[in-house]
Amino acid sequence: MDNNLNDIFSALADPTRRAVIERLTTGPAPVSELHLGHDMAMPSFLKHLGKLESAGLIHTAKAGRVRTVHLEAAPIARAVDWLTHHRTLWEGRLDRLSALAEHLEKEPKDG
Amino acid sequence: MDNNLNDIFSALADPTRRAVIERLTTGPAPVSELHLGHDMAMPSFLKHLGKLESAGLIHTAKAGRVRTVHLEAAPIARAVDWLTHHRTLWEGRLDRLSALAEHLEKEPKDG
DNA sequence: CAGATTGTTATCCATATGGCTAAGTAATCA
DNA sequence: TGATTACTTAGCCATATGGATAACAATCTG
Repeated sequence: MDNNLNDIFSALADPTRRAVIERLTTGPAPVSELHLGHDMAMPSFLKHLGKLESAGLIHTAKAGRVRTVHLEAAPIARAVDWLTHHRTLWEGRLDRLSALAEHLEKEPKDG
Repeated sequence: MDNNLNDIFSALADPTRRAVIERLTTGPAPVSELHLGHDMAMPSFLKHLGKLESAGLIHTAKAGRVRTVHLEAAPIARAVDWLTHHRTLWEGRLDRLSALAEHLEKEPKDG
């Protein structure tokens, strides 16, 4: 379960893969089209797609000789959830800290 | 700039490091306390802290022989920003798709 | 059918990652 | 001062990662 967060975050930890995701937000695309603009050989590029797929961030379907790649919405939500949950926690802390700071500033410093 | 997203996401792609972050949302802690409960040698654990620190997710300060570790709020916001931005984009797409699906369902199927 | 497209599989390689032990330094305590 | 505590540094090791080439397979297209 939680293990999946590993795959999701590590899938996102690469600019090639983030670029693929960005491209896919404009709609599904065949592998060869996604490959354009990425300066690497096709098999290398396919490994990236493989990671995105096994992290559940995309799914693919082959028709004829063309494989079309689609974005998957659900898993990113898990990453967002983790981040926002913890961000909330520690920004809460920071808020309390700055409240404390303000409080201290309002104290008569030493005059 | 954007390069930092690599470091942030890959720092988050490990359960030990996420656990450290979770712990730190309850407040700063010395290295040795953070180390408790992680079944690995101190030098291994320090590598994790090193990654968190070079990703900017934590900062540390040494007083005497104790190094205290603090959470850093800003960088996580960058990760959240990337995710929510793209989530919005593709959930938007999914919305349009389901709207289309609904629309098609309302059409007389084949007549 | 011949040839071009579009992947796919199999290997290989260099570097990064995540773990270890051993040994060293720098405070603090008895 | 000697021992203990709390890291720190320096290697070493196995596996994962991100890249490559070469060769194969399965569609289309003419």
